[in-house]
Amino acid sequence: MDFPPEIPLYERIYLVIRHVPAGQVATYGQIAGLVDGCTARMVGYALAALGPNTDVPWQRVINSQGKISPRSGGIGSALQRQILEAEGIAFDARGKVDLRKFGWPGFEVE
DNA sequence: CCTATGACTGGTC
DNA sequence: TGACCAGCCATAG
Repeated sequence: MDFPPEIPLYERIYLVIRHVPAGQVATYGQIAGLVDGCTARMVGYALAALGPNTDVPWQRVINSQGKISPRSGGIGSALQRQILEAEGIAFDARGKVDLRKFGWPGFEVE
């Protein structure tokens, strides 16, 4: 990914997440791998810094286990699941997403 | 400038 | 399968 150096790392992460199409989910590690000089934790922290009214599809970002990350606080994860289901994402009995089917293949262009 | 703090990950037990 | 531990680094105060 080649982003302008003037924009903060968080912004780059947000941009990548905005590139995730509806009906697909990406893992923190996946996002981190697309943003140069970014780690999975950075992605998590970046999302944690998001406000209530944002245009970033944060709900499409889940952990490597295909599960929704339990945020600090409580509710939100439930809402996240609802949004994903509304987009066509299927959850198994354990509440996990099949990354083999709904996993974001990533960017075609690097 | 320094400290505290987090939506994670991978490897062990 | 599930719990625990230690790296990881940008942002806010």
